Amino acid sequence: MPMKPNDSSVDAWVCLVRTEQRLLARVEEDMKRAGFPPLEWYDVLVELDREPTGTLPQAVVQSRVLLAQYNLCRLCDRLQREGLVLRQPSPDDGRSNLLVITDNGRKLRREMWPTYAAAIETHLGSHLQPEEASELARLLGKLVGGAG
Amino acid sequence: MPMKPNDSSVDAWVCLVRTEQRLLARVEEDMKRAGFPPLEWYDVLVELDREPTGTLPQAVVQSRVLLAQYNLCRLCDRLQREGLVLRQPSPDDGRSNLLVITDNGRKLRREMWPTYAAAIETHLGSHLQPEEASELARLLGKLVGGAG
DNA sequence: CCGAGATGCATGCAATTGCAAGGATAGGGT
DNA sequence: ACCCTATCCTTGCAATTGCATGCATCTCGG
Repeated sequence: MPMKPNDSSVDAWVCLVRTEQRLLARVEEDMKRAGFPPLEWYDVLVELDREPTGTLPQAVVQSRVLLAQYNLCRLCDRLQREGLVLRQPSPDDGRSNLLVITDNGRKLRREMWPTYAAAIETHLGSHLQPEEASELARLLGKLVGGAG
Repeated sequence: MPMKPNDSSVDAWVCLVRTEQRLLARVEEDMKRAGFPPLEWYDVLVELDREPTGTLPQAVVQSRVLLAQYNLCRLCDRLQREGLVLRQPSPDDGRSNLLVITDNGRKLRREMWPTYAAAIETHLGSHLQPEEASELARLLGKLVGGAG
């Protein structure tokens, strides 16, 4: 039944949302100041760049980057317009697009990483001991299970 | 096997962003399904409702809810249009607005809370022991200090 | 083969957000 | 008083997002 969450749950919730939003804003700001596009672009590019073939169906990327279907579709429009990815019809499934990262796409992802990594270190890493970071990751990992 | 000193930081970063976005989406979905407006509305209303006078300068609310100034401004437009808050010129400072929560605003906030609390419990509280939630809040709290 | 339903993607429209700019007031130094 | 700067709020415009819908294709059962 509608349970009354104990204070520690509500406290953790508030900290989680506030901290993530603050840190994300700071990291995004660092990226923007360095002249890079939003982190979503990185998220898509890195998924493709990780694949040996540089290719994934759009639906697979969508499931990994936590974007609504129509939002990924339009993000891919932008990436394609900038020459960072291509869309190819899938030979296996006539409904599906294959996203293919281009050389420029790989290059941009590679160039973004040092700035991104530095921002993570500045805004997160420098505040926690490695064991604390691991513990944080462990606790967060407990939250994303099944039906939640 | 950490390959770089900051591997645990990157891992924590990814978990932080992914978990927060997933959980926030789930909680927002519960709220929407119950017919309630977005959580931002709650955030503003609760700040005002907490005040004995039901009143705060717009700039103070802004600093608490982590919205860009122009976004809070337009959110207040919507709240005002729905009769949940009023805007009054500040007697102390000619530049400043005082936001005043209305009875309907208080009522909506009160009605939203049980659904919100249940969602927090479902999506966060039920996955953590109270001590784990406290530890999570503590670690997150370490991340929001000064200039970071 | 046919039809019903599911899946993958795209798009029109409305709402929201980001950005840049502007108007009004406040505060401090001279 | 005056200027200079900072703060508080608003707004026009462009970009992005949410939502509902549409279209083509696939899958499954008859």
